[in-house]
Amino acid sequence: MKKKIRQERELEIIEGFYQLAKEIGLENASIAKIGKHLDIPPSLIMHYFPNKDLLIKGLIGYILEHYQLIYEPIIKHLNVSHKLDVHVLVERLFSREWNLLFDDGVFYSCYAMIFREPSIRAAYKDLHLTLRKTLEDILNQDTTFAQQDTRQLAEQIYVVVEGAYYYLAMIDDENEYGEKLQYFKKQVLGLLQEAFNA
Amino acid sequence: MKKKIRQERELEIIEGFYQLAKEIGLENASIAKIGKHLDIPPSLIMHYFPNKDLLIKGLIGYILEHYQLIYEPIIKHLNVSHKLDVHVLVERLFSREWNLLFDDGVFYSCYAMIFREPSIRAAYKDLHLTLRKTLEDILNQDTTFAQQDTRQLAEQIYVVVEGAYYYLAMIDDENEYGEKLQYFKKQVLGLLQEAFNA
DNA sequence: ATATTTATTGAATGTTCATTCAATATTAAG
DNA sequence: CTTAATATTGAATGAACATTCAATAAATAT
Repeated sequence: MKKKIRQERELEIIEGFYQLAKEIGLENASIAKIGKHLDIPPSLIMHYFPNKDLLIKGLIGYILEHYQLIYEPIIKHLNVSHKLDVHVLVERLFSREWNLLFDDGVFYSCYAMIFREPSIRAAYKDLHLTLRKTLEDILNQDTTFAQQDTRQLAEQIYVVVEGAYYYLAMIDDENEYGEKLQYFKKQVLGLLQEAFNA
Repeated sequence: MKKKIRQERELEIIEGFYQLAKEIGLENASIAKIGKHLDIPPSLIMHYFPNKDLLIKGLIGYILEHYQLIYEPIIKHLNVSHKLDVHVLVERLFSREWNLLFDDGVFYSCYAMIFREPSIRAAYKDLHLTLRKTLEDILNQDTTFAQQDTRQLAEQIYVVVEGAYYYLAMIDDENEYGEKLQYFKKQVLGLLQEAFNA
């Protein structure tokens, strides 16, 4: 049971790091500030994460895990039985409820690191492949879709979802936001119906 | 003609900043390092950009301007005359030639700032609106497309293009990259043909 | 109960950071 | 040619940075 304290402290530190990065930006979240935020000395952080790179890797692991944890079940629990309700699927893909639990700023700050850190790139890719695979499995449960190239379909759906989130993040106005969202939902619906009628 | 020196120096500094950020990452490109890279004292940088925020704003302006400068003409010079060659359009939207001139790492690092800087968010939005508008204008030149909702179509096309670039950045393997690219081209082609036959 | 390992503390390290300042060189204006 | 404005330099600032270390406290193993 020696691992317990270590495990808890590591998680506490990473969560504090994430929370602080959310507030002041990843680039401003120094070890000293994380320490102050958690009311522990910086040296204790370095005890568990011997250098900052490891701490950042830890944060990214945490973020990707949580991204998957809140995103996957939303589309996983569709209760498919031969026939899939495509409208429900689309609604869930674009449901923003989980966005309240997840900070896009930290996510994209970390994403920007994929360009100079192969291990981070691999971790991000892994997440995105998993999400696609989940959707593919769901489509395959419907007898009609199962006859199609569901892997390609899942890919095409997600590229719209991800492009949409990327773009929607720039929009402040609520009405405009809603309008664009409608566009993108219709677009995904189009992909699904096209495959359905093929 | 006193403005000349100032103009040139400011541009030189921002270009040096961009170049260095490309090499070592935006978060590591300090004023001292930019100075060393350009062989000028840090104080000269501060003479033209009184604080680092202004320097970053300058960099973002530079990036967005160049993004537009290399992206826009690629689709603008389609030579539309009533009939638009959709295949050429798709090829150009996904042509990676300009990507050699443009660093995605710096672009996304700056993008991540939209979440905590309204002025940066506005600048990014402005760029994306302009690109969409250009495409819309091109579609409108074709008599068939002009009867459709070209604004929505342009939006839907770009959301795929942007989602595709976001996703493709994670892929190292050349073959896999090419395969996915095919998917996304087909997807945009689908949108165009669907509108064409409506 | 003692020994050993791990957790935690707080002070100190040298380095790098953005920024300031006064001094000098260059340029443009009168 | 003189003056005023701008450009450039180099040295100096204190604050913040990641990291180290020795000392103490707590937990676990023998």
